[in-house]
Amino acid sequence: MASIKEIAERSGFSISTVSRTLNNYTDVNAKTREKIMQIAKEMNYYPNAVARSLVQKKTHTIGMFFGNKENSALDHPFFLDIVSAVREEMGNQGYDILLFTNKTKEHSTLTTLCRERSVDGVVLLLSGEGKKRTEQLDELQDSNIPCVAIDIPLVGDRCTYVESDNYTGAKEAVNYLISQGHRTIAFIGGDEISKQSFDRMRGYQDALMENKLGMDPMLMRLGYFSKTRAVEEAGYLLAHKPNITAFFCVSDQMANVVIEFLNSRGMNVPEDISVMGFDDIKEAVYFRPRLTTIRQNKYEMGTQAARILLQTIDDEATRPEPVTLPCELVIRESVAKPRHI
Amino acid sequence: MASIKEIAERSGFSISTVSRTLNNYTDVNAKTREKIMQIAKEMNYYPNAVARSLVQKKTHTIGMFFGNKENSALDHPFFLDIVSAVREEMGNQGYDILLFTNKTKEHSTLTTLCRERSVDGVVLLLSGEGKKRTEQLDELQDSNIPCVAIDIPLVGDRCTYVESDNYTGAKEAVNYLISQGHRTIAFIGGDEISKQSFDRMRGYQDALMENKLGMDPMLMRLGYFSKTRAVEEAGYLLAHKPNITAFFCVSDQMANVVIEFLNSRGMNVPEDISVMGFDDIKEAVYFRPRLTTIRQNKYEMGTQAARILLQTIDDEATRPEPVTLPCELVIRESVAKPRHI
DNA sequence: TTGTAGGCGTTATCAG
DNA sequence: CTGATAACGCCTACAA
Repeated sequence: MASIKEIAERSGFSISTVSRTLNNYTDVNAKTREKIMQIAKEMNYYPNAVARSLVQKKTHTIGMFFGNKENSALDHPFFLDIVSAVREEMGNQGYDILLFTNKTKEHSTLTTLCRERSVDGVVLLLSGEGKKRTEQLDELQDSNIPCVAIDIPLVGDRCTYVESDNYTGAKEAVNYLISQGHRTIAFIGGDEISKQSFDRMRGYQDALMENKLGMDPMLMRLGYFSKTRAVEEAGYLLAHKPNITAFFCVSDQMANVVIEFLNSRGMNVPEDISVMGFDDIKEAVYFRPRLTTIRQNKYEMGTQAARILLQTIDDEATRPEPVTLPCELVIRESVAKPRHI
Repeated sequence: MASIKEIAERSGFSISTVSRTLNNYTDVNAKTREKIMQIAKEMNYYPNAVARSLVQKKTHTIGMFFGNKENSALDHPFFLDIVSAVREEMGNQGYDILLFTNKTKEHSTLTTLCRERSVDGVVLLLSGEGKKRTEQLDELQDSNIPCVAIDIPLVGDRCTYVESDNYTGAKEAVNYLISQGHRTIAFIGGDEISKQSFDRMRGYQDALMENKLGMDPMLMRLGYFSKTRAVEEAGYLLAHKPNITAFFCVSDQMANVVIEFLNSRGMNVPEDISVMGFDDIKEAVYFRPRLTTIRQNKYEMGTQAARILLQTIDDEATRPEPVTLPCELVIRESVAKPRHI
């Protein structure tokens, strides 16, 4: 409750002198400072961030968007590390994080939401559905709001993104399968809109081509990062291509249900058939068999995103550049040499 | 950039009329309204939440505390559902969530942080270390800031908490073990400061007493919800009480490492020895063997916490009451009848 | 070194 | 129905 004004009255000094003191300006008499500080402490003063933000046009807050409801990024294990990293980095630099959750304003645009709340910057953690709001993303990209997206290729004067090297990662996965002797490798991809889905598919295709294995469209299906879809597609693939020896699923969660599905069909992984995932989420170690997969460096993605955002906020001039982080092959138990070798 | 003032100038009406219009007051001439709305749209007007908050003393923001660094609640699977639920509930009621992460102000007290940011209420998600800041918790509890804590017994005029019925849950766990024929049941508890640790320990003890099995202090150790500690204690227990047939660990994470530890000692779970957990975190289904445990209804805890907080914010009068939610026994594979039966 | 005055964008009170 | 005018709490020239 104690305001700068009350301290001024109590101390006998003016509001501005009190303000200067509290903000550690140097041009304040030592004794004056002492007295004011003393009184401030007595009155248990704390600055009102809202008032300060209003005049300074700086909130020391960065906004964060997740998908809404069903598809909340918060519920996806992949985003956890990212949030954690962003939080750490932002915290160190004196920022708090505002989670945009107000459903009352669902008709509002991302940009408007940011402006209303006057956040200093924003990080986008949108999954599936969220990425479809392309007009909104365009608007944000063209606004001057500092922004870093995860896995969404936004590019603007103050806007960029962080991603994994999905292409190389996928390629590595397939190369590994090939190195183990697999020749008929099924692909359960993501969707047709997200860049990461596209890149992983290209990686799969190019690996096959470079190994002169040819590319059979009948081996490729889209799973939309959905567990039920993934199972359906696995069934479809198996029905049409019974000689498949390995599945490359573009997410660990899909890989997991595919393994369960195969088991239910009486096939053992990896003895009868191999399965590879992508992401390396925490649970992957617990899957049975433990999942061989491609690790995305999630924490690093978050750290980078935060740093770039901070940099963009601090410096009007520099235009942020996209960052692509390397993936890593994690060999565990779900891939083995195919039977006939 | 467009402010209410600019709209006033452009439209020829006064600031107050514009404000009333924008806020859907009824006492505005239809034509006036139309014109103003038109211009507002043209100028792409959006209200400045900061300015509004300043005058209304209401930010439509609720604060959220997590532990700091190493012990961040964000990193603990248990809290995820809670956050998710709080987010859902708060969003529906028009609130955004502010994650307190600013490390620059680590010397500040919880209460001060809330006041500075003028959050309308706060939910506490503190783990281990965080709970030790008792003076701060007392201060918050005695402040008039609407507050709901998870698993921390705060009680004040505008402050309360939500927890699971840990006592009954633990009792149920032990009763189940007993029903399976176990007589020498080791206990790996939490810490000596948290209520939930205490309650679970009491549940364990009472279940033994009520079954007239007696209570051997040598069977009880504290694991502090730490993986390494849990393993150490399991080793200690086994060394001193080789006839143990079951371990009851008060968290799934501890149960998991205990299982791994037992395996490394050449003991199979549950054939040679049984293990029970507590929490039912997502990963528990993936443990091998799949973990038998006590489920906390995490999502419901979050929902309740949010509702109570909202209620407390809206109504100065009602004093919030603590809520204790029932647990649920989840039988999977990690418990079997002991060998000698 | 200190004080005065204006303003940040809104809401709210009170005349007219 | 509309318009001054005064807050909200703080910062920041500019003056003194």
